[in-house]
Amino acid sequence: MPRSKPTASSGTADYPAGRGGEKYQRILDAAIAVIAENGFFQSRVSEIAERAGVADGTIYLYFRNKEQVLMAAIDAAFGAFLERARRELEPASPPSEKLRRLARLHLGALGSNRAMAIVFQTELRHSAKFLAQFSQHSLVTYFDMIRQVVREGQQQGVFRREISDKIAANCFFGALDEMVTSWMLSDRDYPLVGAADAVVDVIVAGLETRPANGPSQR
Amino acid sequence: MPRSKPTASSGTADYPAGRGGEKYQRILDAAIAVIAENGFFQSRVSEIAERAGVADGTIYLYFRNKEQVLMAAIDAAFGAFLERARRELEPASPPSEKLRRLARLHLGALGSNRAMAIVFQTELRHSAKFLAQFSQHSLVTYFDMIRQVVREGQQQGVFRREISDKIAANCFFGALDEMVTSWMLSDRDYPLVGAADAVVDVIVAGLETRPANGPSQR
Amino acid sequence: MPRSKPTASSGTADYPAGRGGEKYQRILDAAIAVIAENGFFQSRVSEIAERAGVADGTIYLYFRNKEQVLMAAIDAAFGAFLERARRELEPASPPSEKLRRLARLHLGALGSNRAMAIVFQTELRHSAKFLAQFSQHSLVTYFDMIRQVVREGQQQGVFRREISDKIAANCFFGALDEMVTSWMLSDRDYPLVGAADAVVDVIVAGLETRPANGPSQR
Amino acid sequence: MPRSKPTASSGTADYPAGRGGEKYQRILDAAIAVIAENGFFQSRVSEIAERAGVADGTIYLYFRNKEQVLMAAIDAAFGAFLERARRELEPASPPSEKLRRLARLHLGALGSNRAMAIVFQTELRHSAKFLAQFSQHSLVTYFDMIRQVVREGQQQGVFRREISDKIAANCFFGALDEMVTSWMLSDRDYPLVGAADAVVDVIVAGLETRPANGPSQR
DNA sequence: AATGAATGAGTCTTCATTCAT
DNA sequence: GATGAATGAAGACTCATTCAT
Repeated sequence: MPRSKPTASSGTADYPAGRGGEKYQRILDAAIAVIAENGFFQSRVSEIAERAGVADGTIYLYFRNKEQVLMAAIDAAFGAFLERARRELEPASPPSEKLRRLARLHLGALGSNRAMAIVFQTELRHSAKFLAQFSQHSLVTYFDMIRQVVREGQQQGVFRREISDKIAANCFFGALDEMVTSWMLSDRDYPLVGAADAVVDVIVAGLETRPANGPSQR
Repeated sequence: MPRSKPTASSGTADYPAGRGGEKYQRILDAAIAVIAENGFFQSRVSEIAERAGVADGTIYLYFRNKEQVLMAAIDAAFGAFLERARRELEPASPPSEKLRRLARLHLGALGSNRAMAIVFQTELRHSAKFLAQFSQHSLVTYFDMIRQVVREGQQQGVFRREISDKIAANCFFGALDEMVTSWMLSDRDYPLVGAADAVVDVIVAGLETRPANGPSQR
Repeated sequence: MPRSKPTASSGTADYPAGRGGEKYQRILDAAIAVIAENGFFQSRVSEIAERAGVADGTIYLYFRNKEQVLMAAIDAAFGAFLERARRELEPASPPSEKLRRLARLHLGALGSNRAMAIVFQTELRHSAKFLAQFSQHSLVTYFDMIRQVVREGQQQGVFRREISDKIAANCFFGALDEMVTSWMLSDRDYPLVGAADAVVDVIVAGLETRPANGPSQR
Repeated sequence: MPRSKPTASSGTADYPAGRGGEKYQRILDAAIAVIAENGFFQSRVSEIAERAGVADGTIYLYFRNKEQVLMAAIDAAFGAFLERARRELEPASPPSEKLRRLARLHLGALGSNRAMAIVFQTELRHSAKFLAQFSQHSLVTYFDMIRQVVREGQQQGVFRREISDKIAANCFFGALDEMVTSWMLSDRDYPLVGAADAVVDVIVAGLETRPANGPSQR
């Protein structure tokens, strides 16, 4: 979910240093890295500047203040993720397949970028609570995508209609989310994306209509 | 999930103010409230002191530093929650019933104490990442409780054996967790515990063995 | 025009350093000295703190911010001056005599305290213009005192009635003011108060009614 | 008292914007305006540049640093004023008449240009104290002009000889100065020059020899 | 000559922590 | 034990000045 513009050079962090104007993006990338390391409120502007290879004051040519830097960084990262998710869903396919694609994307994207994972699992929701109307839009958008898939499944008769789409989406997202969190907190570095199918297996089974069996009888 | 020891006085916040003694607990309670309002790193020692009705310096008679106050507060709150969870599981009952009890406890406890919910959803995991191995123990303990129930179900043949107990626990916990998060971020104050059964319905259905139907066929 | 409360010790700058609570006054005095040396906007909080013998942070226990320190310092100094002026005028005496007392006070007070003179001549009016509604009250009060004396003289028939009391007060104050300014800018340190009578001589002569002679014929 | 060289264009602020050449003067004019608005030390180079319609860096092609810009601006303005004053005094006329001309020029010039008035009343003397010997020359020159008129009057027997010409000049200048200051600080926009005669009336009456009456008897 | 993006030194202000009372 | 005045280290932000273009 890194820089969307694959402009100059390439790699992951070898900015040409020369003129160009990609400083804005360099700062955002640096901010993500610093936030992942220290947390939103513990991040120092001077550290972001240093890691971005610019002077402290330069930050303020691109952002109004520290908060704006951090929020822009998280927003940009999440926006890129959202964009990919949207593309994943484009092709017509069965709802359960769509959920599988989302799950793989979710775990794949975060599982391949630990810094981003840390930011999403800890700072994103933290921010959602403590920074005025932060990123609410993106989060809600992602949720709505999931709910939409659930409703499709219900309309097609493959998902149980008595389950609220909101709760279903919470279960799906929550399960993936927890996978990421435990991976993030783990010392081991197992391939997170490998768990996507297993999670989808559980949640989809929980949502599907069952020919003979009714839902879990109480 | 406030003070577990119904010691002196009672109510919710009417500390005798005069005598000394339960100052320790007063500080912990104040810390939870302040953290919920401002977040861990945005919380001021002086605000905690003021809300606890003690002088700033007094805090340092009970805790080494700010971090210790906050961690002790979160630990105490989580410990009380764990204790209740342990009691819930005592009676022998079917695994799916145990999960239902846990779900109701989880959503009931946090749904009745917004400050605590905020702290758990935002600061606990934030802390888990940023404060040296904070609370790992309690979180792991909670998780192990859930995994144990899953394994029981698998041994009894009611839960599918091909699902990793760890992933199953993640799905269960993650689903509940997400319910709390979306409730916490919501402006509306609907009864959170009311969603417990629906969540359990989805997850348990996802875990259960099915007579005819295999797991979600790809 | 220094500290009004001749409490502890005495002298001019030997604060007991021990406990007491006179830090507020120490800071005000230090502020006047620093302003006189550097000007209002060039004054550094850290320099004021150092000269007052307190830590930087201590300043903020007594004042909201730097601007408040500086304004309080100027206000306090001018207020003390005003108080003295008010006492000077108490005894009933001829208007010309009152003006002479004011002139001597004005030149005497500032002529004996160069730092204060600098602050009054440069920062006071500077502030009057650039700091919202700063000290307007004190300045206006001083002016009104002078105008009142002029009106008394006019009512008693010793000062010409065709001269606006406002213009007369401006002439009187302006003349004194200019004496202070040129003294302040001068390298020599002549006794400023020595010029009081000469100034009064010119201004009073300009205000007085003349038996034979009319006013300066055009 | 703005641009002395009636070079290109004319008006008050219609610089061709396009061609280069009179940038120096544009910067000086902008500086006066900005200083009047913010005060010397509160003025930003970037604001002067913007108002002059040049880039920030361009300022440094014409001036060594910010201080030089501001001092040059004040000097130029004051120099233009001095030049006019000198011309006013050229024609042979009675000393009291010369003083009247100076008074009208002084109040007329500043009364017609509030920005200039602000700069003169607040920044000029401020600068005199805080900027190394700034503008001393011009101020002294103006003063000497006044003193010279006073001495002429004394030699001609119309002004009292027992009054020091320096004190007399201070009274005259101080009275005018105060008129300007109170006008500048006033919210109302009365015609300042209208007070010239009244002021001269008082001061000249104070200086003149009186046939019968001695000077104000003590 | 002119530009304006970039720099980084300089300051105010906050707040965890101490310690004399 | 309790207090809270005092401390001073740390960090966000500004803005005069430079220099590659």
